[in-house]
Amino acid sequence: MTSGAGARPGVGRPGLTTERIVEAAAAVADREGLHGVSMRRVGRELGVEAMSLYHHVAGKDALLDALGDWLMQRVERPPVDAGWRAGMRARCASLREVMREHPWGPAIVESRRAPGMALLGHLEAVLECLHRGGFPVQLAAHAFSVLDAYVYGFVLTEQSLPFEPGGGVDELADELALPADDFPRMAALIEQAIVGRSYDYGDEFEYGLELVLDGLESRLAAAGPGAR
Amino acid sequence: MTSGAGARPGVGRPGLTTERIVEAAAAVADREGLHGVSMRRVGRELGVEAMSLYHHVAGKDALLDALGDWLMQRVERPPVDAGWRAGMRARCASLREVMREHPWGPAIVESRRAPGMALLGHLEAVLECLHRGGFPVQLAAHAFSVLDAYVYGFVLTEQSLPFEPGGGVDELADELALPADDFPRMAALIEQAIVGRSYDYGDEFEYGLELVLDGLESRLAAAGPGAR
DNA sequence: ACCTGAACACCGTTCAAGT
DNA sequence: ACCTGAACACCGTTCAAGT
Repeated sequence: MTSGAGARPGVGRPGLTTERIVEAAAAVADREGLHGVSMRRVGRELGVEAMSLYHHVAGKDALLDALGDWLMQRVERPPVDAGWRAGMRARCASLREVMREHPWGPAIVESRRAPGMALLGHLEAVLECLHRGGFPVQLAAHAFSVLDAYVYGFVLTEQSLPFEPGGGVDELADELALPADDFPRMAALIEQAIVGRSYDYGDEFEYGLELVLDGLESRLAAAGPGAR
Repeated sequence: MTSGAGARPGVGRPGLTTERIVEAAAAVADREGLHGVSMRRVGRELGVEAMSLYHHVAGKDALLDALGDWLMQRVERPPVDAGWRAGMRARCASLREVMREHPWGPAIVESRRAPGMALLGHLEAVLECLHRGGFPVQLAAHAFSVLDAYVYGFVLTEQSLPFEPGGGVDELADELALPADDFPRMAALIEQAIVGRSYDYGDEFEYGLELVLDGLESRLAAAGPGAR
């Protein structure tokens, strides 16, 4: 009675669950890109036919929704004990880090409409942190909007860079081989700012983030310390 | 001799060119999303078999590269006579407008690696505008990075919003029906900032853009008027 | 209840064949 | 030179059938 007689115990096959399916989808996406996430491919990842997945997931769209929320679970919420600035810095860094580890992140955020529980919970934590930092509701909305736009946009543009993230930009100068006569400013940029020094586009992230945070801080000060 | 004897003149069918193919692809994307852009579908749009396209385009990847550059051609460059701030404001607005007209824009920017001529030309014009505004090379790179990240990110997040862009957020409150006990800050935000007033998330764009521009202006001032 | 095989209408791309 | 038909190895999804 503890374990059905007719059922193959099969310890090797834990049985299909929505969670296991989403994790398999993430593994496939990590390895082969979002492009490679197909029902058949995810099924194979689990040693199962594609059609079996339909008993646990409504369809591919629902699977992608779940995958988006799986990603959002990995993003750290702002620490409760830190101030708003440190909190935002930490959660923006985590958001970027997650998107870096899973390069299919921006694409899935972009293609989805239905926000999952992880996203909502994260958003709530962000708003709570800003509230504690003294942000009026309206300003908190502004802050959230501009910060999210910046982080997602940075990751997006970083990924579409024509050179490898880690490597220098010397490749770019070679690969592109853009005529300096037609593009004098770009040539100057590449020469002065990049060649020679070890340039990492990733360093731009902190610069822009601090710029945005500075902007928010001055807006907060202008709103007045009493404007709670 | 002027026109071959055996060739069907066929005024109705201008003959396939790369340009016509890219335009057809854009039309399909506008109508059915980037998802709907398939070689077969684009072929049908032109009254031609899918395989004919391969005589003018190397493959689907090359077609998408060309489609990305087609999009970038539509983005207005900063006016030469305006100052850097007005110039950046104008080109950021245009970039956003183009992405709004063609919602598949961010997706294609994200998925492509090879920058086309339109993108390079646009980038050059932006750098030129900043240079004239007195931006040192390094600061121009920062400016470009943070502005692009902001605009792309804003469009991306705007599109993944769970409510219709034009409409209010009343739908959200209904559709989501999130329990106010679990999400007090979000509930407060929706209630205070949105319900009642006619809230348009699009208004956030200008707010954030000005915040970023303010940040750049103060960085520029700190670099010193003589730091050319 | 859960899994599956066959089937349907799609994909991108190759290749030999037509004009 | 340019276009095409058939073919190959893929898609998501439905549905009737198995256990």
